[in-house]
Amino acid sequence: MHSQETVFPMSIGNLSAASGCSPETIRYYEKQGLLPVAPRTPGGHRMYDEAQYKLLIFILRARQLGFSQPDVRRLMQMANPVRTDCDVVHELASHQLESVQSKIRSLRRLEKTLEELIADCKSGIGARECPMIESMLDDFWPMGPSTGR
Amino acid sequence: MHSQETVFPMSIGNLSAASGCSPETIRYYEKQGLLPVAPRTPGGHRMYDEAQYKLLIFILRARQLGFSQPDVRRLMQMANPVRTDCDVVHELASHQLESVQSKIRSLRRLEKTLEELIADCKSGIGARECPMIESMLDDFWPMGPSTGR
DNA sequence: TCTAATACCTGTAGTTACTACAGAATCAAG
DNA sequence: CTTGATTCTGTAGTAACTACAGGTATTAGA
Repeated sequence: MHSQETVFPMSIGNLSAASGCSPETIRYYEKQGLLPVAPRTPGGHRMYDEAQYKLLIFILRARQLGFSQPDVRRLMQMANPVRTDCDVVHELASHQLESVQSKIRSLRRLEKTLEELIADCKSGIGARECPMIESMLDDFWPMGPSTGR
Repeated sequence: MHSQETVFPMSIGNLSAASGCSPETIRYYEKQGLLPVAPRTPGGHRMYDEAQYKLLIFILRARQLGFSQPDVRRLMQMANPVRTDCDVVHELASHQLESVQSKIRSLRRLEKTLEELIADCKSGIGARECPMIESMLDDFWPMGPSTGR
């Protein structure tokens, strides 16, 4: 009675189940132009095929990585080499790479800080002498107002 | 002539300059109850002393580590002289660390993909060789240059 | 001391990326 | 054909700010 979930074309509910993305968000993406306008049944219900499914997965992955909606639009353009010449792709990709690398750098700093704090904190002291709290209270972090993000 | 920036009590503008946080955000934090209601001058301007300054810095640092507003509230409660245990702080931070690390892993994969894409593109191959992009290259681009809306 | 130029006040509205309804229409199983 | 689950559109709410608008305080200079 089920196991029809991955049969195309599928309804928005099945696409939702298959992708893990809510129907509301799928409709929202269509309205924002991230997803193409879906074809409808005579009654007006949206129908999706595999291409839309793959595109949705791509969008979700990019969003999970912290790319903004405009970023995702740019990424999708790169994936469409048919109407984009190589130079533009190259430029977009380079720009994107830079932003990815800067994201990685800042996350690594964060990771290091969190690791240190967790390590210090682990020697379970129990009271408000928690080293992590103290480090946020005192100012021994080299990130004053001058070193803005 | 200036250099009075770090003299307490200070105005919201000076606190803003000293902390790197905008006046709007400071007022917002007060409204949200993250910062205590500031004492006012007879004319109604907010005045801040060192304790509020330090608290603000604490909040900003916690936010930079990715803690949500409710998280920050919890952290502040723990920083209170009453009684706290380090384990809760530890758990919050560990959770944060995990999510940061998983983001880094994904971004590294994307970085590699983008680097390859750029290299290929340079050698004239084009974006079609990118595995991630190829997976969605089927035919979800039915709308031509006229992106009707 | 008076007066401009700032700085600050409150309150509302906009932002991003969704999420959660409400009320009506459609679809699929029996 | 009926009934209950889905889907439809459109509006409003969320987090965590940011950006005004229109009005009052404060302060530095003449």
